[in-house]
Amino acid sequence: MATIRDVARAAGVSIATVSRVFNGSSRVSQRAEDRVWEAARELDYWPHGGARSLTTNRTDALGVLLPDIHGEFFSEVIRGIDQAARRDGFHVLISSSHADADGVVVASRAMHGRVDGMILMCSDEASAEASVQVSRQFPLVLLNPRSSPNGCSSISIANYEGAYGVVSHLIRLGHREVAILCGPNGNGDSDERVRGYLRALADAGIEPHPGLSVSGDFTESSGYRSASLLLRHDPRPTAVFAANDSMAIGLLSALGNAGVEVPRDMAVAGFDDITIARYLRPPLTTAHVDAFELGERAVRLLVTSIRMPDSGVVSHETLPVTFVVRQSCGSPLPPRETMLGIDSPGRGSVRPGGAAAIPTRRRRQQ
Amino acid sequence: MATIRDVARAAGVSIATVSRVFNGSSRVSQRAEDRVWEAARELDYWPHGGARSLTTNRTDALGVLLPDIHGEFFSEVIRGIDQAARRDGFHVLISSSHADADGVVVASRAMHGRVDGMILMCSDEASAEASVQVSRQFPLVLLNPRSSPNGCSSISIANYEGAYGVVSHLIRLGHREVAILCGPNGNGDSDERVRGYLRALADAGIEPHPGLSVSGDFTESSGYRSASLLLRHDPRPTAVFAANDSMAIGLLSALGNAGVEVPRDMAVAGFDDITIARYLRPPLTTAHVDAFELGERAVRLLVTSIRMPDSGVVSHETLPVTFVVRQSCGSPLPPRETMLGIDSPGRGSVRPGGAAAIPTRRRRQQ
DNA sequence: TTGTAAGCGTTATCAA
DNA sequence: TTGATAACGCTTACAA
Repeated sequence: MATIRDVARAAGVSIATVSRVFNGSSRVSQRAEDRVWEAARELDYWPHGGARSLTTNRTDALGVLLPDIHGEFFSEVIRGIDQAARRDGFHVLISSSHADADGVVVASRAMHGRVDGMILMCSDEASAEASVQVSRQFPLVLLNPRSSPNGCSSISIANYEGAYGVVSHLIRLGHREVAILCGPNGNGDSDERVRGYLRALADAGIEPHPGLSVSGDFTESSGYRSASLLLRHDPRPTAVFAANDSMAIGLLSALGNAGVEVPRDMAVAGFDDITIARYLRPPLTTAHVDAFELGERAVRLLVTSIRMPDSGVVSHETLPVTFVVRQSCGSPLPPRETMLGIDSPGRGSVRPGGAAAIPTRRRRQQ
Repeated sequence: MATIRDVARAAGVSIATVSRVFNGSSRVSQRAEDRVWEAARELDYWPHGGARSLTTNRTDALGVLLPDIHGEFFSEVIRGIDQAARRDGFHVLISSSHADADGVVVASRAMHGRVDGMILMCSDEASAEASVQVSRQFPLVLLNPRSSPNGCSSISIANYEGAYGVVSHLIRLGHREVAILCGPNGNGDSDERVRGYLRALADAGIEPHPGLSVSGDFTESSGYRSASLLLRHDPRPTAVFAANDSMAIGLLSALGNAGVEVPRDMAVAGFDDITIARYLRPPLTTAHVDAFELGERAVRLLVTSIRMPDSGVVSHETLPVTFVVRQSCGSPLPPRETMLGIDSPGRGSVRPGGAAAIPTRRRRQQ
């Protein structure tokens, strides 16, 4: 590939002029500019990003470190990150499947000099400390961190509030024996959703039954397997809150095979509102999480702290969750595709935990 | 952040020695090495990737350009790429949502000097020419290209063979009015699947009925919407081959709402075998595509052509597809989770263009 | 075994 | 408006 020197020679100007043309940094005579473009076109020249970043001290790239997650949520977060980054003129350097804190630190080191900042999604406790390390290297935004951290911005899902909303709904429908299908042990999202579940029970004066808390791992198959446990339990739960939609899907499948009809024999609710949730039979009542927006907002936070360094502003945002009533809980509502457009708050008025109030939004229906 | 000079000073050695220690490139006295590590640790030093790549002329990064695709397939391909890349010591620079050829060229230019090679997934015709451009910049691997290209390696899904297998199965079950739910217009995957469908019909002496070809766009909602068209058609199709699982899901949902029972009233088959396919009710018969492996193999091809440049070897691989019989087509088999383990070849021995021979499987009922 | 110094392809400073 | 030239942080001959 041609370098700036080749172009300068071909155009009969100095490399400084070529650089100016490509950066629009200062005035260049029309004649020189034309010749530079011409030469560049002919030589198929394009500035070498790596070399450029050495002098500018910017890489125009964002690093993204994700844990080993699958599926739609993952893909939507990345899409959100990618599109927002591109809009702001940044590349995205991605690295997933980081299980432990060590892996995170190693990966972040490897990105030194390649990115201007980093988005880190650490689902478990261990990585939290790693983030302290990382944040000394460059601006850092935590995605859905387990605990609110040290000197960096973060954005979290309103897990607690969402779960509280879903479970309260089940209770309002008359259910007392409400089971929960938990996510992986130690997973922050799962823990918060469990907390919301417990609080909703407590607020309704219902004693949580330990046997009604079944452990899963956010996969369909764990949801599938949980069915036998739930059905064997005495008293048999009349409703199940799955900590994510994937598990709810597995559960629905198993219940179907066992001849248990949903919602007649058992109500089922999920969390996330992945695309297919509305196409299940019955369509799944769940808490909608906008993964794309999660990624977008993380980028926005990061770009802000990159653009104004040592402004010292760290913000902790919460991505609200919207409650979506479909038919898997026996709600009286008719099925409708448009449901998702209706932003019924999954919390807000819902107590306690002091969630962000969702502005200008009425909810509807109970 | 500390630079190599800081470390050299602190350790009382030259920068060359520090470099040697970090690269293990040539012998360094134990004493010097210890002092370098010590100093590096103290200063929290790590080599600047960008600067390093300027001299080594390697970036240790792979670029990935994807079209605007969603969902699980997307995420699995990326996971496969990411993991394989990391295993080979490469970073992954990703950029998605590239609709047109221009976008591809621009994005690839922006990656100049940041990556050692690129994986390009171009679903439509337009991008094919762009790949010619790109391949002059650095080694290029095409992911699932529409047409076999010029000087670069590629890996494709056995779309034609998979579709042939699925549709042949439907025909063997006794169906004559087999509809197809197509993907987006001009999409290579879709076109190949349609071709397999048509060929299977032709081989069975069935005249394809234009009204039984419904256009969709690979989304659940397009599958959902297609139902009314299909049900209205006279004669009503007894089987539908959806060109991907997402559309099949939408279709199943709509059929359920319309009171059409699957497979009794209508057989439905999909393509891709996304995770939830087996958890649908009824579980979906489909062609399994290993998206993760697709990504992995693309990386392997790319790394090969990076490591041995001008070896001139370009290989065109095909990722086989395996046919998975579940219950949505009225197969006699009992449901089983293990189904996927049975690797029935998606092509190879199978005729012509090779439909999957389904070993040890009787059919029953149409 | 070590250090000096010449790049790598840019941008930025400073004179001209 | 231009062109030399000194960085940027590193690797790698080449010499010592």
